[in-house]
Amino acid sequence: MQTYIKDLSQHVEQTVVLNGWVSNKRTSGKVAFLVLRDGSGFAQCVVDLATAGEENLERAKRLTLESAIKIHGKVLRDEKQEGGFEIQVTDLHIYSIAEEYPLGKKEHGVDFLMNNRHLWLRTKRQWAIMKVRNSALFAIHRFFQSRGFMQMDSPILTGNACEGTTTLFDTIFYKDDLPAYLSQSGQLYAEATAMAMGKVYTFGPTFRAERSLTPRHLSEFWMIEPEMAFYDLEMNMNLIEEFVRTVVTDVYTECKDELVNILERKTALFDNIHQPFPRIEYDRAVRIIRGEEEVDGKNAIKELEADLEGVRQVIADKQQSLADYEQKLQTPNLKKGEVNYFQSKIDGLKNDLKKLEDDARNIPQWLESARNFPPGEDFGAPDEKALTRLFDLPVFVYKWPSPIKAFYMKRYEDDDNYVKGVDLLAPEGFGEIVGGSQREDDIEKLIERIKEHELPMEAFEWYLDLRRYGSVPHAGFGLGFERLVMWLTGVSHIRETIPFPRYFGRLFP
RNA sequence: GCCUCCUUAGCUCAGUCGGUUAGAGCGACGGACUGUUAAUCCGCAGGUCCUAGGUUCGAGUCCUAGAGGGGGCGCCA
Repeated sequence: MQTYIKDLSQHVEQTVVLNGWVSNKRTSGKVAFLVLRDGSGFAQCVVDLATAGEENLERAKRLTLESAIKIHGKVLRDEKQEGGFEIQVTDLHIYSIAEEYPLGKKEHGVDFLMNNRHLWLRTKRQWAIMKVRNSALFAIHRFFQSRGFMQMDSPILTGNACEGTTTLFDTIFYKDDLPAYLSQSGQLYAEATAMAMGKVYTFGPTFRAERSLTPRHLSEFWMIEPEMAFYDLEMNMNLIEEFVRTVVTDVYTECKDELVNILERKTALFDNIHQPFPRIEYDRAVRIIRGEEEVDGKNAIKELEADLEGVRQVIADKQQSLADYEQKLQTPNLKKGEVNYFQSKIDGLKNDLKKLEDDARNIPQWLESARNFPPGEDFGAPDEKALTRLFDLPVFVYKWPSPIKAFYMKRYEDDDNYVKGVDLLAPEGFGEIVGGSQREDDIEKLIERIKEHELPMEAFEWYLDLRRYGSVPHAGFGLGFERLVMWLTGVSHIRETIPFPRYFGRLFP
């Protein structure tokens, strides 16, 4: 009966059948080591002449990387192995011998890997990221479903470029030149369904046509947008906090091995997540970014300056060891192994230096941005970095200046200059993962805002109906799913968090 | 859209001041090895130096334009 690698612990000392692909192979005379992957995990399978016999060993030696096989074998406990088990093969069947596999065991460049995304997904690291993605997806549904929320899909095709802020992909709705757009947000529709169902969330694809070519942007991504009737800003923040804490905790529980051992994610986040998230007003956040106020004795500007100094020191150190290795390479009568060793050290150092020199060029710009941050403006990426690196927990920033926030956000009753918006910024310099607000529920004020933002009133008639017929205080938030996965896994680029990313310049495969 | 770095073998990269026949590692292929973890060792094959112009006795190397890519910023989630 077929077993999966993730279940090997239940079959110790038993004979099992595994189907899978050869992700690595080493042969050594009378023994072959096959690393088998079956989608559920990776396991080393030993084909040994004494146990498996000559025919099976010959078959094992013929295998190429990514050939598909079926094996019969005994499950042995082996602490040296990742996962803790290995298979002593007794029989080996070949489904297919793979042609020469394009992905080698050494490092590849990003462009090559993206062109081979359909194969790249088979590697251990990408497999781990996808497992975390799936775990997060299920944790999100579980969180909302267990709290009485209903999942309500919002339309993907919409008739208006509504909020007016972003560039949308456009298309034609049937033949009569009726313009249609791919949705940039489900929020307005979520507000409508919340008035029907009480507490709802959307979880669907979102499209943005800005030519943003950064590690944080995709043209097509998935977004979670809960919307709750009878919720104010405070309740919204409480929900966001409980939501983020639960998802982080659930994912860590389910994917600890992938996060810690394969992705080498720092665990500080998972250790701290149970503490209350700091909540700071925008005005205070600005003072912190500008270095005018400290957090637990830490100053944003001074931290950045120390970073820059640190990077410069590391560059100096690496340049010194580079010179040392180049010196050693000149030693007469070196063995081939020694030459290779020194050469690989030199290549590695040169690579490190390239990245560090990028940092040394960029940090002064970030410093400039933080130091001169103009109060009243929205935070840029460097400003969020300067702020969040002072915290080891996600931090709420609320009470934002009205002019920089969306038209539908409710203003403070006692101060028209601020709205009841809130962003949740992830720590360790990551930046925004959640943006939300209490919504404007007064129809007169909402009409005023729509006029101020010069939006087409007729397109919002249905939205205004929500205020005409039983308007209630309500609130909601949006979470970019891939950004969440990026933060959870600690990968440095969003393109690795979705199976087939779509971004400016990338439509294939 | 702006700033910056890059493009040399299937892959990752060296290539000094412009100089004669362009190199290494990995991968592939042939071989050695009973415990390997990106195994190791020996041998062998592999090139439109991104494209188009230009400077020069001579261009992988210098100049101009174009294409593609990385990093940072903006727009944003």
